[in-house]
This record gives sequence, C-alpha cells and structure tokens, in this order.
Amino acid sequence: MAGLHEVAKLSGVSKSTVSRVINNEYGVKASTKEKVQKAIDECGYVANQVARDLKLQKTNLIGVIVPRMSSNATAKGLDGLSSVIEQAGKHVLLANSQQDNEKEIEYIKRFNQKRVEGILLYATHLDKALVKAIKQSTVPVVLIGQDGSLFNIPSIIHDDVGVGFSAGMRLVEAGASNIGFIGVNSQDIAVDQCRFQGLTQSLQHSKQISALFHSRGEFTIESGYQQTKQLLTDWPQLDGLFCATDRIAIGAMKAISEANKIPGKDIKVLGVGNDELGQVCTPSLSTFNYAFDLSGKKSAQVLLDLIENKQADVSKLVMSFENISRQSC
Amino acid sequence: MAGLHEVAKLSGVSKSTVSRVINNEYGVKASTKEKVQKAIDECGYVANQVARDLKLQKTNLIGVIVPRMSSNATAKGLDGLSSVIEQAGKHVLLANSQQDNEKEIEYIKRFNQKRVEGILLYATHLDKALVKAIKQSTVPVVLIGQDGSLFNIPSIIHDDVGVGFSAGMRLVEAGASNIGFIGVNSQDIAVDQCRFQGLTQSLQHSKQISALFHSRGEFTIESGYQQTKQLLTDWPQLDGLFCATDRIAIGAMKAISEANKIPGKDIKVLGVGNDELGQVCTPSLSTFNYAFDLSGKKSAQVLLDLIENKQADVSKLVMSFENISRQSC
DNA sequence: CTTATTTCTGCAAACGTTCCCAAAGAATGC
DNA sequence: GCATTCTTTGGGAACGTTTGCAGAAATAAG
Repeated sequence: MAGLHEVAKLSGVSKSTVSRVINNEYGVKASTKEKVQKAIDECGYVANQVARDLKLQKTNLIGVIVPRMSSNATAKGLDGLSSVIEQAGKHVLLANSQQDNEKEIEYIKRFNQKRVEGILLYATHLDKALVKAIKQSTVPVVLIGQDGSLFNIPSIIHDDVGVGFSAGMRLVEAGASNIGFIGVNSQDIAVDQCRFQGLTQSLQHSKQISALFHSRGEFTIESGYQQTKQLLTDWPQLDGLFCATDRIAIGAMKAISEANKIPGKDIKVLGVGNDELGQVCTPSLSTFNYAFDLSGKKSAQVLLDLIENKQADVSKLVMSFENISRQSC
Repeated sequence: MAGLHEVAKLSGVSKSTVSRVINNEYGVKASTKEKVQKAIDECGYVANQVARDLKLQKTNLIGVIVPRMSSNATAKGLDGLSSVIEQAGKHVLLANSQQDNEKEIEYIKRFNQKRVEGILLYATHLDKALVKAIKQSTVPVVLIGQDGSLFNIPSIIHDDVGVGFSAGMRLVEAGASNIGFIGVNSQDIAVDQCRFQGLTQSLQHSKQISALFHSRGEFTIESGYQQTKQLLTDWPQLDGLFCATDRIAIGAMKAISEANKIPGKDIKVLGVGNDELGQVCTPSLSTFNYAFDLSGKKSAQVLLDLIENKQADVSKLVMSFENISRQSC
C-alpha cells in the first residue's frame, strides 16, 4: 500500500511536505500543494492511522464491553453512547462478553493493549476479579448498571432500590397484599438484589404484607412464565407480583392467564424497563421507564470528561425512573 | 507509560530479549525469562498494540457500520457477527451511521485509514455515492440487507422477493382479495421494493386481486398505525394487509381494531421479521422469520474468508425465511 | 545588487514494537 | 584444549507517520 514516501517521490517533494498538505497545515505553497494533491489521487494514497496513532500517542478509541447486544437495555444504551462518542470524533471498539466473567476481564486487558482512551463497561455483576481488573486498567473505566462506587469506580446506575420501593407502594395501593418477586441471577446486584431490597423496605414500611416470595430466573419471557407457574402453585393467595424485568413480567402474565386469573385484576403485575413489548401485550404492562439511551449518553460523557480531566468530578450518577401506568397494575 | 525499553533497562537485558519473553518465543534462558517477567510486573508494563499493529501491518480489526443499534435486525445481527469475529481473534470497530448516507461514506473512509481488515455494512439503501465509496475501499466490504451483487459487491440478503410472494399466497389462501401493502422509504430496495414486487408477482399469478394499495411509512409502530388509518378510510374494502415489518404490522392491527374490525378475521395481517413483539400482542402476529443472527454470522464468515483468500467464493448469499403462522392470518 | 525578512521545504529523530543478523556463551566431541 | 555445534543474547533497521530545526528560496527593503 502506497505510503507517504511514494507520494513524495511521485510529486518530487519530501515526506514532510506531503504530510503538511495532508494535514493542510499553514505554510505550503499553493503550487506544490496542488502537485502533491495530484500525486495523492493518482496513487490512491490513504493515510495510515495506525502510524499516526503511534506517533501522536492517541487513538481516539473508546472500548465498550456489553454482556449481549440484543436486549432493550444494551441496544438503547449503545445507541446513546455511540452518538456522543462519535460526536466527540472518537470511535467505539466493541466487545461482547456474552455474560462470561472471564471474557470481560480479558477484554479490559486487550483494550488496554489497544490503547483505548477509556472503557465503558455494562456490568451484570461485580466480583473481586473484575474489580481488580478494573483497578489495574491504565485508562479510566466507567461502570454502567452496577454500583462500583464503593470501590471508587465511577458508576452510572439506575435507581434500582427506588424502583423496588416504588413498586411496593404501587402494588399495595392497587390493593395487593400477598406480593411476590421474581428476580434474576443473584450475582446481579442491581437487577436482583437492589430491586428486591427496595421492595422489601417498602412493604415493611406499609406493614400490610404477610409474606414475600423470592424466585429467580433468567432474563427471558419463557423463564418468567415458568417461574410464575411454579409460584402460583406454591402460593395460591398471590395477588401482586413485581418482576425484575419487563420480559419476565410478560411471561408471568401469560402464566397467570393460563391459571384462569386475570393479570391486573386478580393479580397486579409490575415490570421494569419500559420495553416496547409491554405496550403491545394484553393486558398492557405497568412498569417503570428507565432511560437507557440517556444513561448510555451520560456514561459516555462522564468517561470523556474523565479522559480529558484525569479527575472524576462525578463518582456515581444515579438515573431517575418514571412510573408507567397501564393495565396490569 | 512504561515501554519495552524501560523493562529492558530494569532487567538489564536488551529490548529484543524482552520482546522475546513477552511473545514467549523459543530460545530464551529460563533464568532471564524470570528476571524479565519480574521487571514486567514491577513496572506494570502493558504491550502497545498500536506499535505492534504498525510493525506487523495487521490490526485484527473489523469495521461494522449499522444504521442504528436498537432494532431487532441490527441488534441480533450484531450479536451473531460479533461472536464469529471474536472467535477469530479479531475486534469489532463499530460505527452508527444513524441512517445518514453521508456518514456511511465517511465511516468507510475512516475505517480504511484505521486499517481495518474488512468492513461489514448494514445498508438501508445503495446509491451511486455509496457504491463508489465501497469500490474505493482498499479492504473488502460485505453488504448486509441490500443486494449489491450487480455492482460486484458481496452481499448477504434475505429473500425479500420470496417473502413478498409468499405473503401474497398466504393472504389469498386465508381468503383475502383486496390486499394492501405498507412499505417504508423507497430508497430501501430490499425492504420496500423487493417485498412489494414479490407481493405483486404473487397476486398477478393467482389472478384474484383487483387492487393493490401501496403506502409508505417509517419503521415504527406509530407510523404503521397512522398509515393504516389512512388506508382504511381510503379503501374500505381492504381485507388483507402485508406490512414490510412487524412493527408496522402491529401498528396496523391497532388501527384496524380501532376501526371496529378484527385483525385476523375481517382483515388478515402479515408482517415480516418475527420480532418478539409479534408473539405477545393480541391477536398475535403471523409473520416470517428472518434469521438475523445467522445472517450476521454468515456475513462475518464471508468477510473473514474474503480477507483470508483475497478472492470471493461467494458473491451473493440469500438467506431463506420461515413462515410463522399465528392469529393475524 | 545587497541585505534583511519572510515564506517555504527537507532532514532526521522519534513513537514502540518485531525480527534479521551477527556475535557471544555454553555445551559437545575428539 | 581446541574446533565445532547449539543456544542465547544484543544491535539496529524497519513499519508510516509527525515535527523541531535548519537551510533554501522567494520576497521586500534599502
């Protein structure tokens, strides 16, 4: 592939001069500029950014690690963050960890080697090894979805405890008194633990609740369905159900309908995330809106700021949520 | 940041030797290896991949351009392609064109500068300028979603004409005879033109159809709703509707219900894409399954092959589809 | 037509690696 | 103990840029 050198030879000037016209710097005669430009077109020269990056010690690369692409949260988040990163003239280097803890760590290291300027990490857990890997990173890492502020890792999170609390209030207000919860993997502090904790707090406070059921599943409709079927046989007096995600909630409603009860009437159901699915299902799903695109944007902004200033002026940013009331509660 | 040089000085050997232990090459004494390793840990050395890439003339980077992240097609496609790219030890450099034709071209150029090894392009159109940009790329480009084989651009597409044809058959078989179509932007050959064309062919063949309505909207539920409302007033005898995407179809069903007709009974409705939305809505949506994750994977494989062999052994790959019969048709 | 000033251009070092080549050290054979 | 072979190490060029510095060319001034 043609390099600066060839263009120089072809146009009879030095590499320096060619470099100058490419970066159109001040101080090159119009006639030579033209001459060089012609040579560039002629031999189809394409600047080598790798060499530039090395020389300039700057890659304009932001590493992004996600557990999966095709979920409401990550897809929207990616849409948000990519817009601000690209706005800043930088590029997204994307890695899909496929929820594999090992891979997350591997990618952090690889990204460091690639000399990314910072890393955005969509986390579904936060264990010892991951914290260590983040600490060892030579470039800033910002966490999305889990709270790493205890370890001094800047984090953008949603108000999961608040959502849980609010869910309890809404269910009680709607008349439920035997309330269940369907969470996910308990490693996922934010989605499972925090939302459950908020719910518990809320119910203790209102003192109306006798029992609390805590089941765990995956992030799918199917798993919500299975879990709820189980729950219904184990605990027939169930009349309120808080699901850690909208997909789970939709599966739950299906199970409820099949058990000849009416979701939203016999059993109040609440999800979280405001997935489009909840708008179109019947009955439509009451839920909480999480502004995933916004949290994606925010996290990118925080990271860019961190890269610029070397100093975090925000170590934790908790995004608010919004009640979405539809038919199921 | 500590480089090879510092490690060398610290451990009292040459750069060459340090390089050798890092790449654990054969022929370095165990004792020095150890010594060097200690120095590496000590000064927290992280190999500089940029320098390596330059020296080795290889970046292991694959550029991926998408029109948006948060759609069923791209999210699933991304999931598929990232898995095979990462399997191959390469990385995904992601760009979101936000459906801006200019940006697509811009990114192709930027990716060439970045010395990616190949480009995967999710296209929503294919005009002169884009073809030119692709032709000028010094690295292979494979197109996903639009047929570029006429221009000798390797393409992975879905059988859009086939889907349209099949849709006509299914609608007629279900008893419809006044069939409408709701497409999208007509620049989108695959989604708009081809699907419509297939439908037309199918209906001509069966000779049962009097009229064909052709409306165009966006990719959203809302637009499907609006378009259908219009269609219903313009053409009251409508009894079959083929929508270019599932989201449009869902909006359509809403409009139909509001007009006091029953989707799936009074008016048969068919979408395409097998979006999860279609499973949960009422009535559930009959559609066609497009294996987006698979087309993502395939396209990555084709590209990797192209990079390896410099010679395309496949210039066009059309993915089959699957009928999904639910309540709406 | 000098000299001083300004504008333009080229040389060469540097960025952090890899890897060829030669040289030094260690081991072996006689 | 010396030649021979094998293992281990170091020197330095190269990858394709950018950029400080100095020198050349052009222009302005006297």
